Amino acid sequence: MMIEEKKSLNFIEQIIEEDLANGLPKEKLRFRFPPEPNGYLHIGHAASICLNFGLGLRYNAPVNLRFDDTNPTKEEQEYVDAIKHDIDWLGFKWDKELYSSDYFQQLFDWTIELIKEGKAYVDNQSSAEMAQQKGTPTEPGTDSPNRNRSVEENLALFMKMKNGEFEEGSHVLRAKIDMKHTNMHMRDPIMYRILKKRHHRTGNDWCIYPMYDWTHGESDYLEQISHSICTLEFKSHRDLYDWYLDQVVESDKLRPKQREFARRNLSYTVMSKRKLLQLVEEGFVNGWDDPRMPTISGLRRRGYTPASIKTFSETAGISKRDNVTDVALLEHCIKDDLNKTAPRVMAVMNPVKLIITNYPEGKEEWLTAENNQEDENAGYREVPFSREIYIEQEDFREEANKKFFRLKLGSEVRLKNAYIIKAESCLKDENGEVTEIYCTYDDDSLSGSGTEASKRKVKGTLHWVSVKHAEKAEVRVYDRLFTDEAPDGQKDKDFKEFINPDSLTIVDAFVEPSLKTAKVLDRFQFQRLGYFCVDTDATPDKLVFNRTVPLRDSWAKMGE
RNA sequence: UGACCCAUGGUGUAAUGGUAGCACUCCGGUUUUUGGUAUCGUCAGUCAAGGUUCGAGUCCUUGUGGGUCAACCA
Repeated sequence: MMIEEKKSLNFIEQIIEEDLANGLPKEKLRFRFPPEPNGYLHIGHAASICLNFGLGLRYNAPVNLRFDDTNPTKEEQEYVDAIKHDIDWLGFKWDKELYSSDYFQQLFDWTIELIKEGKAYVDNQSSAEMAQQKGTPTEPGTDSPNRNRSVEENLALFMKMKNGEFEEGSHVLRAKIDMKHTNMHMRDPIMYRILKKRHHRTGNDWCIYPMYDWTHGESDYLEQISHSICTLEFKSHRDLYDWYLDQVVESDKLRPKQREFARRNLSYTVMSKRKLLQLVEEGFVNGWDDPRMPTISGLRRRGYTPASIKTFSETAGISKRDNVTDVALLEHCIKDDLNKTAPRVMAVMNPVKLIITNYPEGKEEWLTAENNQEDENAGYREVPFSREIYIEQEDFREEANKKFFRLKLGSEVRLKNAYIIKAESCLKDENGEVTEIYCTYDDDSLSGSGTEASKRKVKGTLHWVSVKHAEKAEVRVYDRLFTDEAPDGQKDKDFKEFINPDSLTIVDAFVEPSLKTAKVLDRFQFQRLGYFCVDTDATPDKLVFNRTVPLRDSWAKMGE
């Protein structure tokens, strides 16, 4: 029997369903993702991307990619390119690539009308004076002495602003709304400021640039976006969004609707562009795509898949309350994906040499190994075996209780894909560290050979790499970037105080030779260790792996 | 001494006046040539007090707690 489980709608979808039920034609549904090209996208943006593009898919509606580029002092083409790459990598297709700067002329024309209607005025006070008059959230503001200039004077001054006749910062254009409004954003907000900066798209065409509020809603309107979805910190901008829309909306056109949801926070990291930029600029990480960063590019380099990020966003859901999502959920999503898709290989990170004394010297065998038992199409590969192999130091103990079912003196263990061996003795250095382990093997116990010996139940199975055939590789092991769950949640402490000094450990490892041909961003499971991917620093001569995420380790959890 | 938003297990989310469910985490069992995976199970929740109602996580009131808002940023 099929159990039809209907997925519950999130509150945004509910709003849309309601609008549809109230007569909004389905064909009018249209969404947008509006990044400012002043930084890299992070996992929080992924929530918005997955939401907006997910709605597009769900309702078969177009989704525009619109760069909100009204501030030429911060925005750059580099960021535009990176953002496009990230969205594309996630697998989403935008309908049109657009820029708020495409609308500068229309915005200007509308502004002239507003001035003529007496709804906007030029103010030439200092920013300090204006801030003073603005009041506080608990106290009303007072009117600017320039609030009642004549239309003619405003028009003339605004044209001078536009023509570059005034210095930066000397004049602004303000909407004339209400200096006593309880919403600070309604206290005669600035519509235009003078910025004598070259814009990455419009060059030197303009020296006045519109502010976010006066741009965003009108851009939505011009694109006929039905639902303009943003994060909660814009909630109080909604009054202004609507006020501006009131000035331009024509009754036969769709009026966009702004709705807000809570930003997605992740435990043990920070999610503001400002703070991420700080980590980059102050050298706490090696760039926006450092694998420890919660950026899309960092996660990509770390080995995360688009599917895992989308599953994460979907599973975490959306709502309107503050949240700190456990990074364990993100890690679960990537492990779940990679478990099904990543080829298994063997690598030894902390090697100790093991010699099989009864295995003929000089002999080598190429043994068949299953690439992925979770994927029957993954096939098989050959791995070389010989008399001397590396195993992990922590897989051997001279003596141990019966909970330790790895290798110990006098007992047996299976070498993955190979033979059953028994530890006979070991050699130690002056510090008591084991330097060599001597074993014997059962030559009738080869994995998959079907012999009685091969079917023997042996509790432990170890991964290994043949010494003679081992490839060296640099492995970068990452831990969380911060030691606190919510590093920017502390009132009187800077988030940088919680930076984990051990977030990166570099290990020289030995890997099986099949990895020699691995390409950048190829993902693998190093058996019993975790998921790893080839870092962008790798070259044909030097293998470099990033540890994406370790495997669940219930042995370590026992704490013995 | 303002306005607005929010409050469900440790975490993230469902339940649209009618059995508080799902996922992650944690813990335990089974299986296993990865101490992985899979699988079974345990623990654990409606901020508080009133009110409306046959019935309230849901509606109302009042508290309490958290958040947002005063860039020529978005």
